Amino acid sequence: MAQVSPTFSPLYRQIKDLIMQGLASGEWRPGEAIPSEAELAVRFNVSQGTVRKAIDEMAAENLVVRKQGKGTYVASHNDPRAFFRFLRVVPNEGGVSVPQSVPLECWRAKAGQEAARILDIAPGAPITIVRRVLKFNGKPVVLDEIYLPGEIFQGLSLEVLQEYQGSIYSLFETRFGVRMIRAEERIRAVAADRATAEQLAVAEGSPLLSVERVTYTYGDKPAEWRRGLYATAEHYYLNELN
Amino acid sequence: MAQVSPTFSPLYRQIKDLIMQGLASGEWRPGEAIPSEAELAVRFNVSQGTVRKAIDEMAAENLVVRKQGKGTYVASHNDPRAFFRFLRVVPNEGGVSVPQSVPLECWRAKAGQEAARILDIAPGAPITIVRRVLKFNGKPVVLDEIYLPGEIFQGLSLEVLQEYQGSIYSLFETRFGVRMIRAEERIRAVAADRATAEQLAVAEGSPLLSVERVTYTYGDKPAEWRRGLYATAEHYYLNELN
DNA sequence: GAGTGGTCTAGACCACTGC
DNA sequence: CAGTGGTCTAGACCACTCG
Repeated sequence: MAQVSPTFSPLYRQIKDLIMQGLASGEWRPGEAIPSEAELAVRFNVSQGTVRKAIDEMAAENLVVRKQGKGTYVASHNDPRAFFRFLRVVPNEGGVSVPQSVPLECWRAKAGQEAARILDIAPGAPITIVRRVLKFNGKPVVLDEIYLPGEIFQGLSLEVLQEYQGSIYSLFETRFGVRMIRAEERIRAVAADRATAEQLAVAEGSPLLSVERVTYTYGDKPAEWRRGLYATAEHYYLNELN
Repeated sequence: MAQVSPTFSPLYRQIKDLIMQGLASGEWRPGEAIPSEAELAVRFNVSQGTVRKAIDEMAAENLVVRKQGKGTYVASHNDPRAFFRFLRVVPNEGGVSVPQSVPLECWRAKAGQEAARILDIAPGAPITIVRRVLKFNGKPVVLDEIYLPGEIFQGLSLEVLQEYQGSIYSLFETRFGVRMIRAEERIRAVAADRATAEQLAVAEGSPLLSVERVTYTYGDKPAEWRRGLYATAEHYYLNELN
């Protein structure tokens, strides 16, 4: 019997890939509805059940949001419910509070070996670096340093960051067409250096969380590298394990 | 039009609950196969597709593992693949290595206010406390203090812990019939006190991760509360965000 | 070959949304 | 009411495992 192709994948997964292409190419943009299941079934010449299974997977991966009676929408970081998708900071007491992002600096540089490797760009390629503070109820809790591939984030500046209302990923999505879909965080404990201690209003040498994040967009392409330093006296990092 | 019952749930979810009861009651034990989809369909008098959807959800929640051509098995912490389900520590360099658990102490006490609240037992109820170190390649990396409801973990002792080959959750499952299915971790950065510094072979005052974990068994019943202190010089805590 | 999970289809009906 | 996603069914066939 002939061996099936090693790259075989079931029909619903091929359909999924086709829909993903539509997302990646911008055919359907964040916040917009994709065509109905019935319509996609006709377009791809498969049964609605197969389209449904494809979309099921995408919904499970937060690529898409279903709304009964309305349609299926491309997930967006503009959606307030997406705000805490990648932000796991919670105050010790008092419920969820939405932090305020305060941009400090934004400048351009050339990628070093490490940044180039992580962002999958050439060493020496332009990158944009952002420093900002996250404040909860006016108190600084997180100090972020964010490395971005300069080519993609051309027009990014301190002014743009200051003007924009909403999360950084919302900005990236709206202004630069880059939608973040997945991230990996590497967490360590470190001692605050003097400059950081000042920004976070803690004593020099205080223990801080160091949260290194690599964020990926469509096609598993890394599009952001950031390091956050978290003051965890009145907040903590919440992780749910399933 | 009459409003549907507020507790309405679709058929496949009711089937899921029935299967969950079977798991919780021990009708099918960890590592064993549950009946085939066809058999369950007959038993519950629904179509195989409905059973399938119920099991789909359970597989997504890691309650159950499907094996094509063989059957569907109750997930078990004995399975080596489950070892890192709740353990997110990774060495900076060199691939995955399986740590060794070194039990230090095990004693009984009465639950204080906090332990009682978290474990959902009466204040003053018996609890069992375990202290142990996790070593990677012989080096201590994690110091754990584990609080357990004493009633459930009657025969737990330092000897039992020392003898047992395998993870602690594997022990809980095998010897005490308690299967952990979900956990929440609250992570902070703290400074090492003298005793901890000694155990982890770091300097006093070194920054450590404090990882507080509440672990739940069937019915969302808390069955473990632990605090781990992680030395993160040569290891880090890895979290994947989706 | 028998038994299992995995895929795919076609069709019926339900629940929700918005006009 | 039309259009959408959500549920449920019945049946066919495929892929994998094991005796």
